[in-house]
Amino acid sequence: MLNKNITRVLIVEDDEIIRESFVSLINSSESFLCIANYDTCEAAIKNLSNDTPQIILMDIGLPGISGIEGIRRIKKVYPKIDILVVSVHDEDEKVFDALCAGASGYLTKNINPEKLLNSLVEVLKGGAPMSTNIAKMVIRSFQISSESPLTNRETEVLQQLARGKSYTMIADDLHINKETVRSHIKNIYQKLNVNSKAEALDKASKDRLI
Amino acid sequence: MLNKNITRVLIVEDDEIIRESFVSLINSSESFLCIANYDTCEAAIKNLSNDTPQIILMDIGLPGISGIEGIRRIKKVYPKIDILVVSVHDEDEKVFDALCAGASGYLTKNINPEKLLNSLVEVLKGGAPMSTNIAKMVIRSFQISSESPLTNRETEVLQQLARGKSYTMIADDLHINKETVRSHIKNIYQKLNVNSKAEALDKASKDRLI
DNA sequence: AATAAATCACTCATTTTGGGTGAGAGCAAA
DNA sequence: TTTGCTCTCACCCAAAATGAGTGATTTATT
Repeated sequence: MLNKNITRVLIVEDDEIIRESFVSLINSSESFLCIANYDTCEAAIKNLSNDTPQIILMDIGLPGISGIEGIRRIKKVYPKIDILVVSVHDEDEKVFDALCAGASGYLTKNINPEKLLNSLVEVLKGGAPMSTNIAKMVIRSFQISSESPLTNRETEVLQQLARGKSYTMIADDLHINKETVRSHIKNIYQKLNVNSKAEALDKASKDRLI
Repeated sequence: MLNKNITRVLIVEDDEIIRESFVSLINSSESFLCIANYDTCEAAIKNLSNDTPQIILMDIGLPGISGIEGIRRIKKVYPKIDILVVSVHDEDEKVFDALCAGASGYLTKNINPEKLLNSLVEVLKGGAPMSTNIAKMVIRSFQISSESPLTNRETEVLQQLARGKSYTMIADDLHINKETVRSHIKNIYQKLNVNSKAEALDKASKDRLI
């Protein structure tokens, strides 16, 4: 049967113009079928068991429950559905929240039609399509800021702290004395202008120091 | 002048066949010039101040100092050089180590010539090219394993622990009693078969539980 | 010579941690 | 309905960890 080779796509997008254009684009391809489209997550979730999509194109800035929360809820019940974010938002927080919530990819809305279709294909192949700027953000998230005020040793110590190690364990790992670890941590706290482990790690993750 | 628009590319790759094929490929493009190629990081680093490449194609499995360590050392002295990994290795550890060390992208060697050149262009545009499988690994690294033995609440508690919070702070954040936090943590330790924060976080990061 | 980085020492009060043992309430599946 | 899971809270206890203070020495690098 022909239908067996058609991938069922669902669209959640509150802007009608954009939504319609996505529907047309999806249906213009022989490989994909837009089986439904909604302007809220609530509506989408309600009909999910009937719609049975394989891929969902999801907007982030939605009325009612957000796209992020929508991803979380959908993945909880239907972990196999691939959710591809298509959003104008490219702020760190939104992007990483969406990925943590279970998105299979993240595209920004300036994407051209051909690339969007390619991304759907890539998702089917188990890939993780990302727009250029998103890929950059994601890769950068692994790297320490070049403007870190911390020395190499201090960074090492802070990384170990982040792994829940005690001063003693850190000392053993780095083959230095516990007092030295204490000294480094005191300097770290001073440089970051904090006075506890939790504050230091908070600042460190925000400023990509570790 | 014509040279102003040509991007200087350096290759570090120990396999002569592959290295030569990369050189040919790069030089077949009008936009790129392979200004040098080496079979070790040591040799590359030694001549880096003369070669002044804008992009380095870097292998991972090299004799002498590894590609990972090479990236670290080069980025330390020349943070502006983009280093694009081209490797047969696609194990989690290698990939994430390379990204953490400062790689601007990561391609696996089965990549076709056209895509490799495209990736170079993408790097120049400030992007972060990744092979499909690598992108998948990277995105997955943000997501919690579906086979986590922990409950939602336990996961929350463990995430807070990872941020260096004390039981008291966690209790405040989750609006529960400190004793409840202790109880959750005891259960977490039992489920993960550990008996300290450090061990729990170690296992959690290895098994993607947080 | 001066500065930064990394190393180590000792005191002190307060918190934190991990182990043990136990228990009640809500909920869902069997 | 009973069993099991989840989340919640309580109290005891000893050992360990933490943060603040106040130092010092050594090794590079500029």
